[in-house]
Amino acid sequence: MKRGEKSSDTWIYDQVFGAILEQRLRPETKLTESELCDVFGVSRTIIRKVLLRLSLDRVVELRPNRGAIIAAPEPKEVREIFDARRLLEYGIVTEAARKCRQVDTDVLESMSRQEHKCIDAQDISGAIRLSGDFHLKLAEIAGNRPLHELLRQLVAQTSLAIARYVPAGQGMCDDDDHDRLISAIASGDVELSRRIMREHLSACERRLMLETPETHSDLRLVFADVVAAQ
Amino acid sequence: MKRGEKSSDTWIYDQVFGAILEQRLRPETKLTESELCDVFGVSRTIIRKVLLRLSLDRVVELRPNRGAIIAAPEPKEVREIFDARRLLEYGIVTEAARKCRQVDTDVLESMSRQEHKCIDAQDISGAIRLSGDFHLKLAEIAGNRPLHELLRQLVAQTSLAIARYVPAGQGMCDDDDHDRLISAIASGDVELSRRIMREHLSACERRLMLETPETHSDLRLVFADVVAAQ
DNA sequence: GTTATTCAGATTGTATACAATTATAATTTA
DNA sequence: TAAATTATAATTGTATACAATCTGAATAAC
Repeated sequence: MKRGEKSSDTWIYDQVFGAILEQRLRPETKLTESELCDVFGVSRTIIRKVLLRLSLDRVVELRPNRGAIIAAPEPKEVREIFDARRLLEYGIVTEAARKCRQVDTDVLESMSRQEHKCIDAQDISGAIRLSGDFHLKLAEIAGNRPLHELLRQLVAQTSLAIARYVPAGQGMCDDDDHDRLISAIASGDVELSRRIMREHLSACERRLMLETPETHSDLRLVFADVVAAQ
Repeated sequence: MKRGEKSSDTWIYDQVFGAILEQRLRPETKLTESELCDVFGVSRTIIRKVLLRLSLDRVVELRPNRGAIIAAPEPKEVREIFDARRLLEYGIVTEAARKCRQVDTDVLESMSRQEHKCIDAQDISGAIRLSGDFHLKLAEIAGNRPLHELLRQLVAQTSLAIARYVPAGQGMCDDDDHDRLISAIASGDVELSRRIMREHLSACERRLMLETPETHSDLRLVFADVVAAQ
Protein backbone atom coordinates (compact mmCIF):
# COMPACT_ATOMS: atom_id res chain seq x y z
CA MET A 1 0.00 0.00 0.00
CA LYS A 2 1.01 3.62 -0.58
CA ARG A 3 0.03 7.04 -1.92
CA GLY A 4 -2.94 7.81 0.26
CA GLU A 5 -5.01 4.71 1.08
CA LYS A 6 -4.94 3.27 -2.44
CA SER A 7 -3.22 -0.05 -3.04
CA SER A 8 -0.07 0.40 -5.11
CA ASP A 9 -1.45 -1.62 -8.00
CA THR A 10 -4.57 0.57 -8.24
CA TRP A 11 -2.41 3.65 -8.19
CA ILE A 12 -0.17 2.35 -10.97
CA TYR A 13 -3.24 1.25 -12.93
CA ASP A 14 -4.64 4.78 -12.70
CA GLN A 15 -1.33 6.26 -13.85
CA VAL A 16 -1.15 4.09 -16.96
CA PHE A 17 -4.86 4.46 -17.70
CA GLY A 18 -4.52 8.24 -17.36
CA ALA A 19 -1.53 8.29 -19.68
CA ILE A 20 -3.61 6.46 -22.28
CA LEU A 21 -6.49 8.93 -21.88
CA GLU A 22 -4.06 11.81 -22.40
CA GLN A 23 -2.42 10.05 -25.34
CA ARG A 24 0.99 10.16 -23.70
CA LEU A 25 0.97 6.42 -24.33
CA ARG A 26 0.13 5.79 -27.97
CA PRO A 27 -1.15 2.65 -29.71
CA GLU A 28 1.35 -0.19 -30.15
CA THR A 29 3.77 1.14 -27.52
CA LYS A 30 5.53 -1.83 -25.96
CA LEU A 31 5.02 -2.19 -22.21
CA THR A 32 7.94 -4.24 -20.95
CA GLU A 33 7.30 -5.62 -17.50
CA SER A 34 10.78 -4.98 -16.14
CA GLU A 35 10.71 -1.38 -17.38
CA LEU A 36 7.43 -0.74 -15.59
CA CYS A 37 8.93 -2.38 -12.48
CA ASP A 38 11.80 0.13 -12.57
CA VAL A 39 9.51 3.10 -13.21
CA PHE A 40 7.11 2.34 -10.37
CA GLY A 41 9.48 0.56 -8.00
CA VAL A 42 7.46 -2.62 -7.54
CA SER A 43 7.88 -6.26 -8.47
CA ARG A 44 6.53 -7.96 -11.57
CA THR A 45 3.69 -9.43 -9.52
CA ILE A 46 2.13 -5.98 -9.23
CA ILE A 47 2.88 -4.94 -12.79
CA ARG A 48 1.33 -8.13 -14.17
CA LYS A 49 -1.83 -7.48 -12.18
CA VAL A 50 -2.02 -3.97 -13.63
CA LEU A 51 -1.44 -5.25 -17.18
CA LEU A 52 -4.15 -7.87 -16.75
CA ARG A 53 -6.66 -5.25 -15.63
CA LEU A 54 -5.73 -2.95 -18.52
CA SER A 55 -6.08 -5.81 -21.00
CA LEU A 56 -9.60 -6.55 -19.71
CA ASP A 57 -10.39 -2.88 -20.35
CA ARG A 58 -9.11 -3.53 -23.89
CA VAL A 59 -6.67 -0.63 -23.74
CA VAL A 60 -3.73 -3.04 -23.56
CA GLU A 61 -3.22 -6.12 -25.67
CA LEU A 62 -1.61 -9.09 -23.90
CA ARG A 63 0.09 -11.29 -26.46
CA PRO A 64 0.99 -14.66 -24.94
CA ASN A 65 4.75 -15.00 -24.43
CA ARG A 66 5.27 -11.80 -26.43
CA GLY A 67 4.42 -9.16 -23.91
CA ALA A 68 1.99 -6.28 -23.65
CA ILE A 69 1.42 -3.35 -26.00
CA ILE A 70 -0.98 -0.42 -25.94
CA ALA A 71 -4.01 -1.51 -27.93
CA ALA A 72 -4.46 -0.29 -31.50
CA PRO A 73 -8.15 -0.75 -32.33
CA GLU A 74 -8.98 -1.76 -35.92
CA PRO A 75 -11.55 0.27 -37.88
CA LYS A 76 -14.18 -2.44 -37.29
CA GLU A 77 -13.60 -2.28 -33.53
CA VAL A 78 -13.78 1.52 -33.58
CA ARG A 79 -17.18 1.40 -35.26
CA GLU A 80 -18.36 -1.05 -32.59
CA ILE A 81 -17.04 1.28 -29.89
CA PHE A 82 -19.06 4.17 -31.30
CA ASP A 83 -22.16 2.02 -31.85
CA ALA A 84 -21.91 0.90 -28.23
CA ARG A 85 -21.39 4.47 -27.04
CA ARG A 86 -24.42 5.72 -28.97
CA LEU A 87 -26.60 3.13 -27.27
CA LEU A 88 -25.10 3.57 -23.80
CA GLU A 89 -25.09 7.34 -23.84
CA TYR A 90 -28.61 7.41 -25.25
CA GLY A 91 -29.67 5.69 -22.03
CA ILE A 92 -27.30 7.71 -19.87
CA VAL A 93 -28.38 11.09 -21.20
CA THR A 94 -32.01 10.08 -20.81
CA GLU A 95 -31.52 9.33 -17.14
CA ALA A 96 -29.23 12.33 -16.65
CA ALA A 97 -31.86 14.69 -18.10
CA ARG A 98 -34.36 13.28 -15.61
CA LYS A 99 -32.14 13.29 -12.52
CA CYS A 100 -29.85 16.28 -13.08
CA ARG A 101 -29.75 18.66 -10.08
CA GLN A 102 -28.32 22.18 -9.85
CA VAL A 103 -25.05 20.96 -8.30
CA ASP A 104 -24.61 18.56 -11.20
CA THR A 105 -25.19 21.33 -13.74
CA ASP A 106 -22.62 23.46 -11.96
CA VAL A 107 -20.01 20.72 -12.16
CA LEU A 108 -20.76 20.07 -15.84
CA GLU A 109 -20.44 23.75 -16.67
CA SER A 110 -17.18 24.02 -14.76
CA MET A 111 -15.83 21.01 -16.65
CA SER A 112 -16.85 22.52 -19.96
CA ARG A 113 -15.15 25.83 -19.10
CA GLN A 114 -11.94 23.98 -18.24
CA GLU A 115 -12.16 22.10 -21.51
CA HIS A 116 -12.51 25.32 -23.51
CA LYS A 117 -9.47 26.68 -21.70
CA CYS A 118 -7.41 23.63 -22.74
CA ILE A 119 -8.55 23.96 -26.34
CA ASP A 120 -7.60 27.65 -26.38
CA ALA A 121 -4.21 26.77 -24.89
CA GLN A 122 -3.61 24.08 -27.54
CA ASP A 123 -3.46 21.54 -24.73
CA ILE A 124 -4.84 18.59 -26.68
CA SER A 125 -4.06 15.99 -23.98
CA GLY A 126 -5.97 17.99 -21.42
CA ALA A 127 -8.89 18.62 -23.77
CA ILE A 128 -9.31 14.95 -24.65
CA ARG A 129 -9.13 13.94 -21.01
CA LEU A 130 -11.66 16.55 -19.92
CA SER A 131 -13.99 15.63 -22.76
CA GLY A 132 -13.95 12.03 -21.53
CA ASP A 133 -14.47 13.18 -17.95
CA PHE A 134 -17.51 15.14 -19.10
CA HIS A 135 -19.16 12.06 -20.59
CA LEU A 136 -18.30 10.04 -17.48
CA LYS A 137 -19.81 12.72 -15.26
CA LEU A 138 -23.09 12.27 -17.15
CA ALA A 139 -22.87 8.52 -16.45
CA GLU A 140 -22.32 9.30 -12.79
CA ILE A 141 -25.41 11.51 -12.75
CA ALA A 142 -27.42 8.76 -14.46
CA GLY A 143 -26.30 6.53 -11.59
CA ASN A 144 -25.92 3.10 -13.15
CA ARG A 145 -22.67 1.36 -12.23
CA PRO A 146 -22.43 -1.27 -15.01
CA LEU A 147 -23.10 1.38 -17.68
CA HIS A 148 -20.67 3.79 -16.05
CA GLU A 149 -17.95 1.17 -15.94
CA LEU A 150 -18.37 0.16 -19.59
CA LEU A 151 -18.38 3.80 -20.66
CA ARG A 152 -15.14 4.32 -18.75
CA GLN A 153 -13.53 1.61 -20.88
CA LEU A 154 -15.07 2.90 -24.10
CA VAL A 155 -13.88 6.45 -23.42
CA ALA A 156 -10.31 5.19 -23.06
CA GLN A 157 -10.65 3.09 -26.20
CA THR A 158 -11.98 6.16 -28.00
CA SER A 159 -8.85 8.02 -26.96
CA LEU A 160 -6.76 5.28 -28.60
CA ALA A 161 -8.94 5.43 -31.71
CA ILE A 162 -8.40 9.20 -31.95
CA ALA A 163 -4.66 8.73 -31.48
CA ARG A 164 -4.65 6.28 -34.34
CA TYR A 165 -7.08 7.77 -36.82
CA VAL A 166 -6.93 11.54 -36.38
CA PRO A 167 -3.97 13.41 -37.90
CA ALA A 168 -1.81 14.81 -35.09
CA GLY A 169 -2.70 18.25 -33.83
CA GLN A 170 -6.12 18.30 -35.48
CA GLY A 171 -8.84 19.27 -33.05
CA MET A 172 -11.58 16.81 -32.25
CA CYS A 173 -14.29 18.81 -30.51
CA ASP A 174 -13.73 22.45 -31.36
CA ASP A 175 -17.49 23.04 -31.43
CA ASP A 176 -19.60 23.53 -28.33
CA ASP A 177 -21.69 20.35 -28.32
CA HIS A 178 -21.06 19.91 -24.62
CA ASP A 179 -22.51 23.28 -23.75
CA ARG A 180 -25.63 22.68 -25.82
CA LEU A 181 -25.94 19.30 -24.13
CA ILE A 182 -25.73 20.88 -20.69
CA SER A 183 -28.58 23.28 -21.36
CA ALA A 184 -30.76 20.54 -22.86
CA ILE A 185 -30.15 18.31 -19.82
CA ALA A 186 -30.55 21.12 -17.31
CA SER A 187 -33.91 22.01 -18.84
CA GLY A 188 -34.94 18.35 -18.63
CA ASP A 189 -35.56 18.09 -22.37
CA VAL A 190 -35.00 14.35 -22.86
CA GLU A 191 -35.66 14.26 -26.59
CA LEU A 192 -33.32 17.15 -27.35
CA SER A 193 -30.59 15.77 -25.09
CA ARG A 194 -30.74 12.44 -26.91
CA ARG A 195 -30.53 14.09 -30.30
CA ILE A 196 -27.55 16.26 -29.38
CA MET A 197 -25.70 13.34 -27.85
CA ARG A 198 -26.34 11.11 -30.83
CA GLU A 199 -25.21 13.78 -33.28
CA HIS A 200 -22.20 14.67 -31.12
CA LEU A 201 -20.94 11.07 -31.11
CA SER A 202 -21.55 10.64 -34.83
CA ALA A 203 -19.73 13.89 -35.58
CA CYS A 204 -16.82 12.66 -33.49
CA GLU A 205 -16.78 9.35 -35.36
CA ARG A 206 -16.86 11.09 -38.74
CA ARG A 207 -13.66 12.93 -37.85
CA LEU A 208 -11.78 9.64 -37.72
CA MET A 209 -10.09 8.52 -40.90
CA LEU A 210 -11.16 4.91 -40.64
CA GLU A 211 -10.80 4.16 -44.35
CA THR A 212 -7.27 5.28 -45.14
CA PRO A 213 -4.51 3.86 -42.97
CA GLU A 214 -4.77 0.07 -43.46
CA THR A 215 -2.80 -0.95 -40.37
CA HIS A 216 0.32 -2.07 -42.20
CA SER A 217 0.69 -0.86 -45.73
CA ASP A 218 1.25 -3.35 -48.52
CA LEU A 219 4.79 -2.50 -49.60
CA ARG A 220 4.27 -3.92 -53.08
CA LEU A 221 1.39 -1.50 -53.64
CA VAL A 222 3.17 1.46 -52.04
CA PHE A 223 6.23 1.04 -54.32
CA ALA A 224 4.34 -0.20 -57.37
CA ASP A 225 5.71 2.63 -59.53
CA VAL A 226 9.28 2.00 -58.40
CA VAL A 227 8.96 -1.68 -59.23
CA ALA A 228 7.48 -0.84 -62.64
CA ALA A 229 10.33 1.55 -63.42
CA GLN A 230 12.98 -1.09 -62.92
CA MET B 1 -1.12 -24.64 -20.91
CA LYS B 2 -3.50 -27.61 -21.02
CA ARG B 3 -6.96 -28.91 -21.90
CA GLY B 4 -7.01 -28.23 -25.60
CA GLU B 5 -5.11 -25.05 -26.54
CA LYS B 6 -6.60 -22.91 -23.75
CA SER B 7 -4.30 -21.54 -21.10
CA SER B 8 -4.93 -23.17 -17.75
CA ASP B 9 -6.10 -19.94 -16.15
CA THR B 10 -8.73 -19.38 -18.85
CA TRP B 11 -9.96 -22.93 -18.42
CA ILE B 12 -10.26 -22.55 -14.66
CA TYR B 13 -11.93 -19.17 -15.11
CA ASP B 14 -14.52 -20.79 -17.39
CA GLN B 15 -15.13 -23.56 -14.85
CA VAL B 16 -15.81 -21.16 -11.99
CA PHE B 17 -17.81 -18.78 -14.18
CA GLY B 18 -19.90 -21.71 -15.40
CA ALA B 19 -20.51 -22.92 -11.87
CA ILE B 20 -21.81 -19.45 -10.99
CA LEU B 21 -24.11 -19.43 -14.03
CA GLU B 22 -25.50 -22.82 -12.98
CA GLN B 23 -25.82 -21.69 -9.36
CA ARG B 24 -23.59 -24.50 -8.13
CA LEU B 25 -21.63 -21.71 -6.51
CA ARG B 26 -24.00 -19.54 -4.52
CA PRO B 27 -23.58 -15.97 -3.22
CA GLU B 28 -21.21 -15.49 -0.29
CA THR B 29 -19.43 -18.82 -0.79
CA LYS B 30 -15.83 -18.42 0.37
CA LEU B 31 -13.22 -19.07 -2.30
CA THR B 32 -10.02 -19.94 -0.46
CA GLU B 33 -6.99 -19.71 -2.71
CA SER B 34 -5.28 -22.86 -1.43
CA GLU B 35 -8.47 -24.90 -1.85
CA LEU B 36 -8.79 -23.81 -5.46
CA CYS B 37 -5.10 -24.66 -5.91
CA ASP B 38 -5.79 -28.21 -4.73
CA VAL B 39 -8.93 -28.57 -6.85
CA PHE B 40 -7.34 -27.43 -10.09
CA GLY B 41 -3.77 -28.49 -9.43
CA VAL B 42 -2.09 -25.16 -10.08
CA SER B 43 -0.21 -22.60 -8.01
CA ARG B 44 -1.70 -19.56 -6.34
CA THR B 45 -0.32 -17.38 -9.13
CA ILE B 46 -2.88 -18.85 -11.52
CA ILE B 47 -5.74 -18.87 -9.01
CA ARG B 48 -5.15 -15.23 -8.13
CA LYS B 49 -5.29 -14.29 -11.79
CA VAL B 50 -8.62 -16.11 -12.12
CA LEU B 51 -10.02 -14.44 -9.00
CA LEU B 52 -8.99 -11.02 -10.27
CA ARG B 53 -10.76 -11.59 -13.58
CA LEU B 54 -13.90 -12.83 -11.81
CA SER B 55 -13.87 -9.81 -9.51
CA LEU B 56 -13.70 -7.46 -12.50
CA ASP B 57 -16.78 -9.28 -13.84
CA ARG B 58 -18.37 -8.49 -10.45
CA VAL B 59 -19.28 -12.10 -9.80
CA VAL B 60 -16.59 -12.40 -7.12
CA GLU B 61 -15.87 -9.91 -4.38
CA LEU B 62 -12.19 -9.48 -3.47
CA ARG B 63 -11.95 -8.22 0.09
CA PRO B 64 -8.41 -6.96 0.83
CA ASN B 65 -6.57 -9.32 3.17
CA ARG B 66 -9.80 -11.22 3.79
CA GLY B 67 -10.09 -13.33 0.68
CA ALA B 68 -12.61 -13.83 -2.08
CA ILE B 69 -16.29 -14.71 -1.92
CA ILE B 70 -18.96 -15.20 -4.56
CA ALA B 71 -20.67 -11.83 -4.98
CA ALA B 72 -24.05 -11.22 -3.34
CA PRO B 73 -25.59 -8.26 -5.18
CA GLU B 74 -27.67 -5.84 -3.08
CA PRO B 75 -31.19 -4.93 -4.23
CA LYS B 76 -29.95 -1.57 -5.52
CA GLU B 77 -27.29 -3.27 -7.63
CA VAL B 78 -29.83 -5.77 -8.97
CA ARG B 79 -32.05 -2.94 -10.17
CA GLU B 80 -29.07 -1.38 -11.90
CA ILE B 81 -28.27 -4.73 -13.52
CA PHE B 82 -31.79 -4.96 -14.95
CA ASP B 83 -31.83 -1.30 -16.00
CA ALA B 84 -28.55 -1.88 -17.82
CA ARG B 85 -29.86 -5.07 -19.41
CA ARG B 86 -33.01 -3.34 -20.64
CA LEU B 87 -30.92 -0.71 -22.40
CA LEU B 88 -28.33 -3.13 -23.77
CA GLU B 89 -30.77 -5.72 -24.97
CA TYR B 90 -32.99 -3.04 -26.50
CA GLY B 91 -30.04 -2.23 -28.76
CA ILE B 92 -29.06 -5.86 -29.21
CA VAL B 93 -32.50 -7.07 -30.18
CA THR B 94 -32.83 -4.15 -32.60
CA GLU B 95 -29.67 -5.18 -34.40
CA ALA B 96 -30.49 -8.87 -34.14
CA ALA B 97 -33.90 -8.34 -35.77
CA ARG B 98 -32.13 -6.58 -38.64
CA LYS B 99 -29.27 -9.03 -39.13
CA CYS B 100 -30.79 -12.38 -38.18
CA ARG B 101 -30.23 -15.09 -40.84
CA GLN B 102 -31.86 -18.49 -41.19
CA VAL B 103 -28.90 -20.28 -39.54
CA ASP B 104 -29.20 -17.94 -36.57
CA THR B 105 -32.91 -18.63 -36.22
CA ASP B 106 -32.20 -22.37 -36.33
CA VAL B 107 -29.68 -22.09 -33.51
CA LEU B 108 -32.02 -19.93 -31.41
CA GLU B 109 -34.87 -22.42 -31.86
CA SER B 110 -32.61 -25.33 -30.96
CA MET B 111 -31.51 -23.49 -27.81
CA SER B 112 -35.11 -22.78 -26.85
CA ARG B 113 -36.08 -26.45 -27.32
CA GLN B 114 -33.20 -27.52 -25.09
CA GLU B 115 -34.28 -24.99 -22.49
CA HIS B 116 -37.85 -26.34 -22.49
CA LYS B 117 -36.43 -29.85 -22.01
CA CYS B 118 -34.49 -28.71 -18.95
CA ILE B 119 -37.55 -27.02 -17.48
CA ASP B 120 -39.63 -30.17 -18.01
CA ALA B 121 -36.89 -32.24 -16.38
CA GLN B 122 -36.77 -29.90 -13.37
CA ASP B 123 -33.15 -29.15 -14.27
CA ILE B 124 -33.04 -25.60 -12.96
CA SER B 125 -29.27 -25.19 -13.33
CA GLY B 126 -29.46 -26.18 -16.96
CA ALA B 127 -32.47 -23.96 -17.64
CA ILE B 128 -30.84 -20.87 -16.15
CA ARG B 129 -27.64 -21.48 -18.06
CA LEU B 130 -29.45 -22.01 -21.36
CA SER B 131 -31.59 -18.95 -20.79
CA GLY B 132 -28.42 -16.89 -20.39
CA ASP B 133 -26.88 -18.52 -23.45
CA PHE B 134 -29.97 -17.54 -25.43
CA HIS B 135 -29.56 -13.87 -24.57
CA LEU B 136 -25.85 -14.05 -25.35
CA LYS B 137 -26.56 -15.66 -28.71
CA LEU B 138 -28.68 -12.62 -29.58
CA ALA B 139 -25.73 -10.40 -28.65
CA GLU B 140 -23.53 -12.51 -30.93
CA ILE B 141 -26.00 -12.06 -33.79
CA ALA B 142 -26.07 -8.30 -33.15
CA GLY B 143 -22.30 -8.42 -33.50
CA ASN B 144 -21.02 -5.77 -31.10
CA ARG B 145 -18.16 -6.95 -28.91
CA PRO B 146 -18.30 -4.38 -26.06
CA LEU B 147 -22.04 -4.90 -25.65
CA HIS B 148 -21.66 -8.67 -25.85
CA GLU B 149 -18.98 -8.64 -23.19
CA LEU B 150 -20.97 -6.47 -20.76
CA LEU B 151 -24.05 -8.63 -21.27
CA ARG B 152 -21.97 -11.71 -20.47
CA GLN B 153 -21.13 -10.16 -17.10
CA LEU B 154 -24.68 -9.00 -16.48
CA VAL B 155 -26.10 -12.45 -17.28
CA ALA B 156 -23.82 -14.00 -14.66
CA GLN B 157 -24.73 -11.30 -12.15
CA THR B 158 -28.39 -11.98 -12.90
CA SER B 159 -27.81 -15.62 -12.04
CA LEU B 160 -26.45 -14.55 -8.64
CA ALA B 161 -29.42 -12.22 -8.16
CA ILE B 162 -31.82 -15.08 -8.86
CA ALA B 163 -29.93 -17.35 -6.46
CA ARG B 164 -30.30 -14.71 -3.79
CA TYR B 165 -33.79 -13.34 -4.34
CA VAL B 166 -35.87 -16.20 -5.76
CA PRO B 167 -37.09 -18.91 -3.37
CA ALA B 168 -35.34 -22.21 -4.18
CA GLY B 169 -37.01 -24.41 -6.76
CA GLN B 170 -39.32 -21.69 -8.02
CA GLY B 171 -39.23 -21.39 -11.79
CA MET B 172 -38.04 -18.20 -13.36
CA CYS B 173 -39.04 -18.38 -16.99
CA ASP B 174 -41.77 -21.00 -17.28
CA ASP B 175 -43.47 -18.94 -20.00
CA ASP B 176 -42.39 -18.95 -23.62
CA ASP B 177 -41.06 -15.41 -24.01
CA HIS B 178 -38.03 -16.73 -25.83
CA ASP B 179 -40.12 -18.42 -28.52
CA ARG B 180 -42.20 -15.31 -29.10
CA LEU B 181 -38.97 -13.34 -29.31
CA ILE B 182 -37.56 -15.69 -31.92
CA SER B 183 -40.55 -15.29 -34.24
CA ALA B 184 -40.54 -11.52 -33.84
CA ILE B 185 -36.82 -11.38 -34.66
CA ALA B 186 -37.06 -13.88 -37.50
CA SER B 187 -39.82 -11.82 -39.10
CA GLY B 188 -37.67 -8.70 -38.74
CA ASP B 189 -40.28 -6.89 -36.66
CA VAL B 190 -38.02 -4.52 -34.73
CA GLU B 191 -40.73 -2.80 -32.71
CA LEU B 192 -42.33 -6.06 -31.56
CA SER B 193 -38.95 -7.59 -30.71
CA ARG B 194 -38.10 -4.61 -28.54
CA ARG B 195 -41.42 -4.76 -26.74
CA ILE B 196 -41.17 -8.48 -26.00
CA MET B 197 -37.59 -8.15 -24.78
CA ARG B 198 -38.43 -5.22 -22.53
CA GLU B 199 -41.44 -6.98 -21.04
CA HIS B 200 -39.51 -10.24 -20.68
CA LEU B 201 -36.76 -8.59 -18.63
CA SER B 202 -39.22 -6.67 -16.49
CA ALA B 203 -41.22 -9.83 -15.80
CA CYS B 204 -37.99 -11.54 -14.77
CA GLU B 205 -37.12 -8.68 -12.45
CA ARG B 206 -40.59 -8.72 -10.87
CA ARG B 207 -40.08 -12.36 -9.86
CA LEU B 208 -37.22 -11.32 -7.60
CA MET B 209 -38.08 -10.60 -3.99
CA LEU B 210 -35.94 -7.50 -3.71
CA GLU B 211 -37.82 -6.00 -0.77
CA THR B 212 -37.88 -8.79 1.80
CA PRO B 213 -34.59 -10.43 2.72
CA GLU B 214 -32.44 -7.66 4.32
CA THR B 215 -29.06 -9.32 3.84
CA HIS B 216 -28.54 -10.37 7.45
CA SER B 217 -31.55 -10.57 9.67
CA ASP B 218 -31.59 -8.63 12.91
CA LEU B 219 -31.81 -11.38 15.52
CA ARG B 220 -33.40 -9.08 18.09
CA LEU B 221 -36.25 -8.36 15.70
CA VAL B 222 -36.63 -11.96 14.56
CA PHE B 223 -36.99 -13.22 18.17
CA ALA B 224 -38.78 -10.17 19.51
CA ASP B 225 -41.76 -12.27 20.67
CA VAL B 226 -39.52 -14.82 22.41
CA VAL B 227 -37.69 -12.03 24.22
CA ALA B 228 -41.01 -10.44 25.24
CA ALA B 229 -42.31 -13.76 26.62
CA GLN B 230 -39.36 -14.15 28.96
C1' DG C 1 25.02 -13.33 -51.75
C1' DT C 2 21.08 -15.20 -49.92
C1' DT C 3 18.68 -18.31 -47.11
C1' DA C 4 18.86 -21.65 -42.96
C1' DT C 5 20.39 -22.84 -38.68
C1' DT C 6 22.20 -22.34 -34.23
C1' DC C 7 23.04 -20.14 -30.09
C1' DA C 8 23.08 -16.29 -26.61
C1' DG C 9 20.40 -12.77 -24.47
C1' DA C 10 16.16 -10.97 -23.12
C1' DT C 11 11.36 -11.52 -21.79
C1' DT C 12 7.46 -13.84 -20.21
C1' DG C 13 5.03 -17.80 -17.45
C1' DT C 14 4.65 -20.33 -13.18
C1' DA C 15 5.87 -21.89 -8.67
C1' DT C 16 7.45 -20.97 -4.31
C1' DA C 17 9.41 -18.49 -0.29
C1' DC C 18 8.73 -15.12 3.01
C1' DA C 19 6.30 -11.12 5.15
C1' DA C 20 2.01 -8.99 6.63
C1' DT C 21 -2.49 -9.54 8.06
C1' DT C 22 -6.49 -11.77 9.79
C1' DA C 23 -9.05 -15.42 12.20
C1' DT C 24 -9.27 -18.77 15.78
C1' DA C 25 -8.08 -20.90 20.07
C1' DA C 26 -6.08 -20.66 24.59
C1' DT C 27 -5.11 -18.15 28.49
C1' DT C 28 -5.55 -14.77 31.80
C1' DT C 29 -8.05 -11.51 34.57
C1' DA C 30 -11.93 -9.46 36.89
C1' DT D 1 -18.54 -17.37 34.30
C1' DA D 2 -17.79 -13.61 31.03
C1' DA D 3 -14.86 -10.46 28.96
C1' DA D 4 -10.39 -9.17 27.57
C1' DT D 5 -5.84 -10.49 26.14
C1' DT D 6 -2.43 -13.08 24.20
C1' DA D 7 -0.63 -16.66 21.32
C1' DT D 8 -1.00 -19.71 17.42
C1' DA D 9 -2.59 -21.10 13.10
C1' DA D 10 -4.36 -19.99 8.69
C1' DT D 11 -4.69 -16.92 4.85
C1' DT D 12 -3.46 -13.31 1.90
C1' DG D 13 0.16 -9.91 -0.27
C1' DT D 14 4.54 -9.31 -2.49
C1' DA D 15 9.04 -10.49 -4.15
C1' DT D 16 11.95 -13.58 -6.24
C1' DA D 17 13.78 -17.85 -8.38
C1' DC D 18 13.63 -20.82 -12.10
C1' DA D 19 11.66 -22.70 -16.40
C1' DA D 20 9.75 -21.92 -20.95
C1' DT D 21 9.56 -19.11 -24.88
C1' DC D 22 10.76 -15.67 -27.97
C1' DT D 23 14.05 -12.35 -30.44
C1' DG D 24 17.88 -11.37 -32.98
C1' DA D 25 22.60 -11.82 -34.22
C1' DA D 26 26.23 -14.72 -35.67
C1' DT D 27 27.48 -18.63 -38.11
C1' DA D 28 26.89 -22.22 -41.51
C1' DA D 29 25.04 -24.12 -45.73
C1' DC D 30 23.63 -23.67 -50.37
